[in-house]
Amino acid sequence: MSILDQARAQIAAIVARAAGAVGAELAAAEVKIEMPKEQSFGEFSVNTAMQLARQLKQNPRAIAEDIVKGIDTQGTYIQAVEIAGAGFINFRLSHRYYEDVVKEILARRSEYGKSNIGMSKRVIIEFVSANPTGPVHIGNARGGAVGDVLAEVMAWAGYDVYREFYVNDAGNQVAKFGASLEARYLEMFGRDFTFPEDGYVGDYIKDIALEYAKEHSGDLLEVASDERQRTLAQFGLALNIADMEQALERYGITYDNWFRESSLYENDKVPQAVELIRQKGYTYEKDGALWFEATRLGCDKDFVLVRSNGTPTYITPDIAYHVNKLIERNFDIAIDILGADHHGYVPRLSATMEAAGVGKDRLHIVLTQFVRLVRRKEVVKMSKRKGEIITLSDLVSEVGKDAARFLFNLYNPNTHMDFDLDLAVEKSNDNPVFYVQYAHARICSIIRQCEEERVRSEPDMSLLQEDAEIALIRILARFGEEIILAAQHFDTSRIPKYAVELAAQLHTFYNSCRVRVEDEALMAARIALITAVEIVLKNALDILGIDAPEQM
RNA sequence: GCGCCAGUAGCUCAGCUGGAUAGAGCGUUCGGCUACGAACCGAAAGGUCAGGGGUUCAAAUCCCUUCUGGCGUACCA
Repeated sequence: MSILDQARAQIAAIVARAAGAVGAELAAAEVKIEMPKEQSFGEFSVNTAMQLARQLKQNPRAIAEDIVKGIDTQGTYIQAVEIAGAGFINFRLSHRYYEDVVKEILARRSEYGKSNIGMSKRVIIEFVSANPTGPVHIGNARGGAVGDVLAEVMAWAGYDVYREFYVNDAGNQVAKFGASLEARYLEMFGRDFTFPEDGYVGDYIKDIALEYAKEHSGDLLEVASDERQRTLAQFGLALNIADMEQALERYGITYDNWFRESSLYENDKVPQAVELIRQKGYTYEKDGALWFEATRLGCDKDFVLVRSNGTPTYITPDIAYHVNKLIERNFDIAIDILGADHHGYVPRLSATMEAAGVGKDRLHIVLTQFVRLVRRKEVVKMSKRKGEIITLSDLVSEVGKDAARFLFNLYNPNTHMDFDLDLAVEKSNDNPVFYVQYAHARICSIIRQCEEERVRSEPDMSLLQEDAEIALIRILARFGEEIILAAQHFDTSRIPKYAVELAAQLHTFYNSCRVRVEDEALMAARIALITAVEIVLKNALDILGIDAPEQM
């Protein structure tokens, strides 16, 4: 249990006991403990008196006074209890609390911030899953950054995490891909060709056709169109998937598994999934098609699983895939990171899983809203139709993985965001990425110089009495809490925000307290403090998959 | 039409499981390097929390409603 958790548990127990003494029923777990941002309100705060006001039919302040009278702080971190505002009870902690926090960080180092609220539950997180008919484009970049960091956050919170990329290598798009390749291939050899109406237009299609011709010359010119398309499509998929893998790796993402949609078909998993849903009694036939009775599970309309011509609709392989994840492979929790354009799809997929007998809390879908790229104050226009796309590789080349990963995670996934390409490369205080990395480098630089001074004293944390020092420790103490909240809310943005807050307080501290001072004991204590900051910044940056430079 | 998401400072965004004076960065104005990294810090100005109702000790936060923007709403994927 972390020092912060210990303090909180002490307060919960004490308040519950004191509340019982004034005639209220209150379990320790029901005591809602807040951490006020205002330092003068103390370390923790409790609104119990207000909550009990109605039940006890008394003025909150009067209740608060009674509770405070009954509080016994023996053997706890609590130093003072005060009543404030409308009836808040504020707890001020003894300095020993801050000392213990710093000691805890120095002892746990790269483990500091880890917890086990996940209880080693197995989580599969699927993200990016870009269409393999083309390169990973900028639209997938946000989902990639969010998914990878969420996976790391969950791991820190004690979940057993598995990262997966779902490869849509079957179905209509692949057929279209093959047809587009065929056209470019024939064109290259001067044969007659017709470009498919809504085929893929980008230059990369020509490149793939050319690549094939280089390796196999014209061996497909005389075969049936059917086979030609299939061969080219498979060739292209292999190239594209290898490219995607490489681009994602440059972005700091590696997967435990690349799961092929085609494997579902090869193993008959799609009809099996349909059969499962049918057996559960959630289907009916109409107009020759097999329908899913989604309205019974709260959706606004039913939808088709198998068309009247016998082919599955787009959602059916996805059902099979999720059955595979949650039933066959039996992951406790599946998380999908999807673009917001899929939001209409979420209740449907959830309904099918419910029908399949999967508990509601086992599938979580995180939607990432669209990103507008901004360059020189102008929105960068992209047209998929014309093949004008910005790829993930372009982005990483232009701004680097650190800036991209940090900025995509800085905002809540569920808000629209502008990504300013100019800002991302700026090495200034406008740029939060450099701001945080600079703080880390600054600490490393100070520590390097202090090492030459050969401080012999054991650090005595009781010397850390300045406001700027206490403020710093207060933030450090919260790190594990931030990770837990991020995991519980599937909200990775807490981590970069926290990192910025910690970096800012470090800079404030730097400007008001010197580390290299005459007083050797004080110097030792301050070195210990900034070392703790360095550890936590490094841990936060590690979660984000971003370098923590020792100098810049 | 119905549904989902968003609307908070000039700009980009926090805060949203109700709590104390609505925050941060940028931009603007002023100030701070002969001291450990000025890629930094301090201060000031800047708000009808889109509008209107409601719920209660307390609403940016919950409910209803209107407006604005984005996206869904296929036997397309």
